[in-house]
Amino acid sequence: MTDLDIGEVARRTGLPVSTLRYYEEKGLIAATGRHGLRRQFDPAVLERLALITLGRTAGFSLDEMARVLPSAGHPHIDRRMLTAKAEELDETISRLTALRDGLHHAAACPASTHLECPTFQSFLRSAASGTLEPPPRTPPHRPGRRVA
Amino acid sequence: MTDLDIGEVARRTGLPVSTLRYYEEKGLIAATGRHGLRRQFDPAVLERLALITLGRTAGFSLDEMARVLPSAGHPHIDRRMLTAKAEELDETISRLTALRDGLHHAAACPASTHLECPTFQSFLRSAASGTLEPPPRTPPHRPGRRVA
DNA sequence: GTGCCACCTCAAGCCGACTTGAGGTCAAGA
DNA sequence: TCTTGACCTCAAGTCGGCTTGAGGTGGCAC
Repeated sequence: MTDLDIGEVARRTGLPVSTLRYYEEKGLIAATGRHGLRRQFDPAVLERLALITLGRTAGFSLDEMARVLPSAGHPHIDRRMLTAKAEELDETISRLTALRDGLHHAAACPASTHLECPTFQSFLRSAASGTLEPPPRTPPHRPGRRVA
Repeated sequence: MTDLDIGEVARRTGLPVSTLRYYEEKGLIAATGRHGLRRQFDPAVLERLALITLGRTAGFSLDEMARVLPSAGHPHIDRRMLTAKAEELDETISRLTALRDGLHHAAACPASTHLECPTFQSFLRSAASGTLEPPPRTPPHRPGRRVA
């Protein structure tokens, strides 16, 4: 009932219509049908899109989101996957926290160059050794983000 | 002072030589000179590369790193920039923390679908409203990461 | 009934961060 | 001297996540 035009979905989510079509193409969302040529969306798509945006926020790829989200063949969100994702996030968070502390230290550190500061050096070493590994995933790209 | 061949730098940092050349092209690192055709690097480049890797870890772009790193014209790391970056990181961290908590909740939540769970819903709303905005930057891409 | 404009499709382009490949150079060891 | 292989350059390709543009369609207000 009262399905939404793609334009309306765009307005309500802040996502460009091009993105919505792209998501549909990738199977992340589905139209309930067409009205003439026009895609019609169930309002529930709004939550789904919020969820997708949320996942992107965390650095999950669209493919990953597609795997996690409920779909026709797979009607519930897989809790184990969620837990796994949460744990991934935990790791990311601690990496970033360490880094932030390193930055704060560097900003406050009295050594004339940071390379002379032992704290910073040990920090660098851990970075170099891969203890702080770069995050694996490809995050959001937002060139012409128009959030209205 | 026993300058290093690019291959040696690669071995010691774990970065592919192609990446090192790319970084040089972008002005992130500089060779002290050439031995024949071959670039020679001051061992100090190793710390610099660790620093770059570190920054990438945090999601900073190469351009940003170039701005933050000491260079010929700008010999010290700008502490204010570091502080600013640390604050950016703080924001990212709290976004991710909120998200992680949301995920944990969703995994544990007894509601049959997450859309019925009020906690999750309010969470979604905040995501949708942009309170949890996607991180602005383009993070690492590591297709054939060969850490030896 | 007709005009508008929101929608449509499909192909191509863009960005960042690299990698890959073809074809060339040259320092050093045998 | 000759060979080897590590280096070199430059152009093009890749990947994810979209955007852009050209050219087309059709529901609805007038």
